[in-house]
Amino acid sequence: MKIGILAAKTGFSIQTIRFYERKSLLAAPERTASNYRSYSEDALKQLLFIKQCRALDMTIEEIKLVLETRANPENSCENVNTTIDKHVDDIEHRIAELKLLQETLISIRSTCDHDKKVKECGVLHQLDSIAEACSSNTDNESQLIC
Amino acid sequence: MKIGILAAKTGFSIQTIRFYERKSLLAAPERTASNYRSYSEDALKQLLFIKQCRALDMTIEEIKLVLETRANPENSCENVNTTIDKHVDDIEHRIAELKLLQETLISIRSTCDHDKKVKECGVLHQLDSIAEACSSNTDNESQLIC
DNA sequence: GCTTGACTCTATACCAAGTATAGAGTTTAC
DNA sequence: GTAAACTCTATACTTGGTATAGAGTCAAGC
Ligand SMILES: [Zn+2]
Ligand SMILES: [Zn+2]
Ligand SMILES: [Zn+2]
Ligand SMILES: [Zn+2]
Repeated sequence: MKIGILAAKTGFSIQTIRFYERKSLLAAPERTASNYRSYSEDALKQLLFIKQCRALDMTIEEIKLVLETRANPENSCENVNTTIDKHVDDIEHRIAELKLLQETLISIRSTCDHDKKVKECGVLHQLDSIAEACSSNTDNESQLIC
Repeated sequence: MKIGILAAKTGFSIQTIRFYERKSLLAAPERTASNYRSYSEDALKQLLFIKQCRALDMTIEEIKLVLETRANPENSCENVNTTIDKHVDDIEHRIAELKLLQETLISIRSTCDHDKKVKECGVLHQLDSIAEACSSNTDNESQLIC
């Protein structure tokens, strides 16, 4: 199977498939006499597996770990579970962060209605004054929104 | 004020401040006779404003838009509001995505307990079979988890 | 046999939002 | 006068790809 077919079957772009090869996520395939990549059915299956993992927002390193473990059917799947657990944690963490941001943003946004001038804009005043308050805290290097 | 002081006062690294200058987020400051950057109080205030925006996860382009509007006190703040609204939307969108992923992940994770072999691992089977089911859908190029 | 179009190859540069060097010059303290 | 601390520019690296350029290959039609 040439790379274009594989791309069509997986939905990855040709460049992405070559990129995964460079990143050692996909083994370098056989080559034809004219140096074209020639893929097996296994490569297709592996790419679909990778696609599924990417759809779950796993990083390439996370996927690599899982693939390494998966390679031998006799391995313990402990590493897989650990990776997934950590990833669930990653996402939970990010959701919590974003929710906090969202609250702050909406609260700031509520201080301005419509078509005011910059000097009267509540949003801009908020952004300024939070920053100022934080800076006078002398406890800088913190993340602000203090 | 030299760049090191500004970095200490804002919590940005020196490289980040120079990076913002390259990105036109911060105007190029005066230089001393020995070519050192020399910053005004205004630059400090602007950087704190930027820090606040970054803490809200706004992109550099979003911040640039806001700064441009903010530059003239007589401008209408409409653009600011539009930018914030769009950004609130950005975050809402991302939260929704992550929540969905989280559900799927937890459901997949629940199919394996502890220390099984790879060939019996529910998690790996799930990842495989979802991919397979999707691939036989011939409706590829979709995001899987179908 | 030859051209045209579709395909593939490598290498390189680009995106966000920084971080991390190297190698040179400058200022400050003792 | 020397050493430490600071700053300068330029360049490379990160993640997960995307987008070229320029060259080679393959199949179809005439
Ligand atoms: Zn993760
Ligand atoms: Zn406003
Ligand atoms: Zn945004
Ligand atoms: Zn398992």
